[in-house]
Amino acid sequence: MDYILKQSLRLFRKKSYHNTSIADIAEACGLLKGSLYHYFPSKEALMSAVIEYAHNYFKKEVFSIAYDPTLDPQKKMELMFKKSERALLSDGDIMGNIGVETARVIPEFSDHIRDFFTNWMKAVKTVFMEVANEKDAEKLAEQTVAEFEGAVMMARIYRDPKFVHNAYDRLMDRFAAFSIGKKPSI
Amino acid sequence: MDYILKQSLRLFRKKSYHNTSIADIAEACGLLKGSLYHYFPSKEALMSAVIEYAHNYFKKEVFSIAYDPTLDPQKKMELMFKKSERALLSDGDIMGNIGVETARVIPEFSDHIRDFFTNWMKAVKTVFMEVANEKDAEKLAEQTVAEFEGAVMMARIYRDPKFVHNAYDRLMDRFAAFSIGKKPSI
DNA sequence: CCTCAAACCAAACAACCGTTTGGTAAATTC
DNA sequence: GAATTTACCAAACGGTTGTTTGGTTTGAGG
Repeated sequence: MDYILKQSLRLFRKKSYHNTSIADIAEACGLLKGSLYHYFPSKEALMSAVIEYAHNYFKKEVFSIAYDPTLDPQKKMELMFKKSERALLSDGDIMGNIGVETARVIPEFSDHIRDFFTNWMKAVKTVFMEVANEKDAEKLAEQTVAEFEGAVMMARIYRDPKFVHNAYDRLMDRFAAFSIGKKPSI
Repeated sequence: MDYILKQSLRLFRKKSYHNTSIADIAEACGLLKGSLYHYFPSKEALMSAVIEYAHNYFKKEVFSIAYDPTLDPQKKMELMFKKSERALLSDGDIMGNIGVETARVIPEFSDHIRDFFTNWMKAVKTVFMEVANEKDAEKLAEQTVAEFEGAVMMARIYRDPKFVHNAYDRLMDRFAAFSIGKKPSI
């Protein structure tokens, strides 16, 4: 069950939703495709479970960093985006990729994925609020997540992680500037 | 022929590549699906033609603005991204969407799409070089395009164009700051 | 008017898709 | 140790996919 989710996640990330067949997933699990229906009633239900699985991973391993009282804000940003970088670059970004792929086709996915991004931006906003007012923090969180996701997309298209590395450097610089109180014009 | 490309572009943007069938496209053109093979030898060839079609549109209508000697740099940025915003928000962003969807599946698409983004960044870099040195201009162009594409993605997932509007405001502010010579820390 | 190529239709093609069925083997429960 | 549930297989299902075939309509040129 957990193994099926893990293999599905890997394949969906690499090959997108419509390009990953039930047979592909079953093969990766050492099963026949019919056997998967013992665990999940449909491909859509499996995908939903995979999205939730990935969402929970980020909640536990990434977003939680923002609410850790033992870390200073700079360290929080560093850890959050270092972890995100590793997770999103290795095989692909399910949330972003499946999000755009199925946006107008399977709306129930979009709801989960929107939740994911809302939680992500909320976490980043929380950290920014340690060095900025709420209004600025909200804008900065939106910018940071959008810029990071755009960089992940470019990295996938160019097959070059430098886009994400550069985005990471920029957002850390921006945060440092805000921490010192220089308050540059974004 | 041109009509087929236009309809294909519309459908591919809205429903992605794997979720748009030859029958869908044929129906949108008032044809039967077999008739499409009179114009294109395969679905992949059609998609390639559509990508080239969209690329040419951007070359003529957007990227060219960067090289217009009658415009000041601020106006160039404004026109380029206003036009991009309109094009990418209306029905979807083929380059970005098909780029991530088929990156590891149909590599020949990626080549065209990489070309598109390279030309886009080159155009933006050209404008930035009117107010910054080459090294900075290149970095800023990469950031601007990545941030804009990320915002388009968020707008699609949230079905809310505000993400792109905000990204537009930010990138215009950043450019204005560089024009004056304030040179904020990104 | 005839010719001939381009434009298009109607029907079929094999391959694949997600899903269902009916059964067997293994594990768990009582 | 029998009963019952869980795990899985093997095979088929109807539907859709991209593509092919062979024929018909259309329209312009000689």
